[in-house]
Amino acid sequence: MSEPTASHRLFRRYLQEQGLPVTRQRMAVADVVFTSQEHLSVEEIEARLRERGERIGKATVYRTLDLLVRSRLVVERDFGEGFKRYEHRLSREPIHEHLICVECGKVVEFQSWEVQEVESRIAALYGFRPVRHRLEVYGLCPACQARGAKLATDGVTCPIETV
Amino acid sequence: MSEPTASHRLFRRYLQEQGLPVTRQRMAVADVVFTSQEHLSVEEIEARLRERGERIGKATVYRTLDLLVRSRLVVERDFGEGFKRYEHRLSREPIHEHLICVECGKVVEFQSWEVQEVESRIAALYGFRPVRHRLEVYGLCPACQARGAKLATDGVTCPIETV
DNA sequence: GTCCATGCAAACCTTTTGCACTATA
DNA sequence: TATAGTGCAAAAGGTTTGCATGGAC
Repeated sequence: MSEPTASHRLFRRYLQEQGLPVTRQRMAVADVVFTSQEHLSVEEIEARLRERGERIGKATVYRTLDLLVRSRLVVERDFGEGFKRYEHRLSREPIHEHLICVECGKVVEFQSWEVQEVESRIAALYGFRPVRHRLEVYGLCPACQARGAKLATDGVTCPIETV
Repeated sequence: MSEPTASHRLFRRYLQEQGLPVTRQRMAVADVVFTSQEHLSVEEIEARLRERGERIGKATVYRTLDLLVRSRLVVERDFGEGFKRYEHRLSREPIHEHLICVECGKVVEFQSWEVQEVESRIAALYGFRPVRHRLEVYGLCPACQARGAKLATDGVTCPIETV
């Protein structure tokens, strides 16, 4: 385990506030998430724990991630891959969107002031009280374009025709 | 099966163009999706097939939905519920976003010109070639607000402190 | 008659749960 | 020492696949 980060200490405090035990496993999982700048899957988290010589059951990883999400120190992401990814929230912009390469899966974060406006406008229009949003732009990253990656186009010949 | 819609005919044509058999099951699944204005889950599609007296295996439903998505007549949606939803594309705005109630699951569609601009701006900035995007705003719908629905708040006392 | 689709069940994958055992506070 | 966490394996939930049978063309 590396030297404690601010997030590390905050998570310990969260556990204490909630009257929950601070265990080696919990702090190890938290540390993996906090020391990564990526959007980690559970599989990736387990791999990093193994690299560190930590032998932690899958169930404990899931249970700890649940605590991290509850503490709001970590955000759960779903890019439609069939599994979730986890991203820590501290020392990065609190609200950001994702640009995702459909070919290689590379993820770039960006900020958009416009989206905040859309959220407010639409929420007011329909009487919703907005809680959060997600904006994802999918496309081909520069590297995949350079590699000549192509996108499957296989639809009906003219989907907009009136028939 | 109701009277053939334009989408119905387009799907038949798609199958023929691809040299695939036009079967009763495929057309029944397509019809359920095309005659609904909702975002249907596989479970809901199966229920509607049962109501119509169609007895179609789950695997066939999935395989047909795959064809419908490939044909681009139907779009697959993932609202993070743990399963997919399917929405037909014709006779509605081609590009729209979703406003989703976190309490009751109600979905409202809306359009945003701003998002198109964000997509272009960000794609150009990072050299991506944009393919598609998704914007979802989550919140409490008017009905759930009126019912006094509350949102869980359980995070660390001050996640932004420097420690 | 040739392919391909269908239906059923088993397999798959991610995530959750039950339970005996262990560790925290 | 009491309470809660851990690990393992089984279960759960959605989706996919293998294979013998049946239907489309």
